[in-house]
Amino acid sequence: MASRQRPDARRHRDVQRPLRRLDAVPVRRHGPRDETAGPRRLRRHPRRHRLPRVRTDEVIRASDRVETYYDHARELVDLGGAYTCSCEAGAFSDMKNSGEACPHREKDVETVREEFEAMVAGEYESGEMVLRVRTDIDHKNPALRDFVAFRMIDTPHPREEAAEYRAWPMLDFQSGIDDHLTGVTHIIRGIDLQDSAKRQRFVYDYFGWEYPEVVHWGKIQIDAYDVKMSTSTIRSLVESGDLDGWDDPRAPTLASVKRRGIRGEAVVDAIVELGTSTSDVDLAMSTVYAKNRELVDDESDRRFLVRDGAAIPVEGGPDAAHPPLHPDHEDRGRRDIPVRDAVLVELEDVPDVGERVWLKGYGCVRYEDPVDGEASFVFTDDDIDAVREEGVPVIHWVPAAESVPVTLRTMDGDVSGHAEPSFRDYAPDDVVQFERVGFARVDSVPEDAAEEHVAYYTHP
RNA sequence: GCUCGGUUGGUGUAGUCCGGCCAAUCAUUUCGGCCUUUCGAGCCGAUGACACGGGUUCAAAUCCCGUACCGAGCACCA
Repeated sequence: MASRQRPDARRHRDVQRPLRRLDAVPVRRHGPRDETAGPRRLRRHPRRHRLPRVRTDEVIRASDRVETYYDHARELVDLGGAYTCSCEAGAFSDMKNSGEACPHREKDVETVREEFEAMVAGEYESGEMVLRVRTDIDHKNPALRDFVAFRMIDTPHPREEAAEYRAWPMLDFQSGIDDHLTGVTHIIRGIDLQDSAKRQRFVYDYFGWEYPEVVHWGKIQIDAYDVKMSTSTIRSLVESGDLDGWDDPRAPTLASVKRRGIRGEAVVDAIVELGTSTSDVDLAMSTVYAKNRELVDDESDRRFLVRDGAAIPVEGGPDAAHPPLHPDHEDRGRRDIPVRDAVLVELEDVPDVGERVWLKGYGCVRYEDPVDGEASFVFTDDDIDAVREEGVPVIHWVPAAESVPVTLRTMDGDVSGHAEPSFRDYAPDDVVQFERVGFARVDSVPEDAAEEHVAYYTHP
């Protein structure tokens, strides 16, 4: 994943199996945030976030390890690296911002130790006492000055096993300790946590530990969507009915691209290619499409789909056409498309009167408009040189009768059209390439084939 | 306000630490050609970038300073 090799990372090249911990993985948090409610109830990773090649070897819970954090806090206190502080948060912040130490900073270790044990025993209420790491109170970066390691929480932890604890570690302390104890070699985290490493190093220095390699990366934005890639924005559009759901093709979500038939692997490929830049990057959907095309092109059979077609009679030609299911795989067989009396073609494919077009898989026809009658395609029996040498356009078509009504859902809205009769053979989740239109994933197939089928447009 | 990052073609990326082999890599996009009964694929080709201004140097994408713009942190959230 780390395509950018940091100089120090080379040292780890020979490590057999680097242990990586991902901070700020895309775990969505649902429901209102209640700042007073104690450790947030963590949801299981929703299914839609499971991606190929992302494998979790082991899950550890901080709430099972509170005693471990206490032990390290005690050791840190003994090393002179931490002190208990009863400053009101705002007051401390003001002092800190002007580089001033609070009076508690110089307490002796004995007192600190006693007060910390009192924290552990739950003798304080929320807000009354914290344990701070002694960093550098006039460090030029105010973000690093004497940060909080433990604070009191009145609300019991939702897990019964941890419900009795009242003194809880902050993220930087907890994850810093766990990274070392679990042997993490590489930390991959967002740029919002850039200062975490700097804070945690103070703790590591007290303990004499070596800090893991850190790779930071910025936010990823996706082009091609009108809807902002924001959970709250999407949620409100879903709730108001402007989007049909989280998997609406207009929504910039994994659920949406999945429903369109884009493989998770294509998304992973594209994102891995973005690398780990610390600046925000735009993921071009065209890159995702290119990756997906590589995956699906070979196995997607071809069919015709005419969008908003015009019916035009056909005279003088064969009864049916037999184009291959896949141009690169003749062995898969051929389709059988009846012609009957008329075909549907897309409006923009209708030629000028007197001009020829090549109905793909069928043959060349001339568009003729007799003075008193209905304009029609008259079979000309030209051979393929008409296309190769004379520039006759090749277009797709479906029989005017017997074709299958299809709603094609796209990022730009729904399009209705008709697919050739054998489209009935498809089942939900199949991916088809509608020639000259693009790939699509079959979403639903009605009992009665005359009813509307629904397909999701994948990409060109 | 203080602090920390970042800025290479439309998009992403390599190169920046250790200046020269970088008139800048690769992918994608766009355009054109070949092939193909479309699209796609394949093959060939083209367009297109070192944010700006100074400085150091024989030599700067690379080092230094400044500016602009973007992002992030300065919480008893994770």
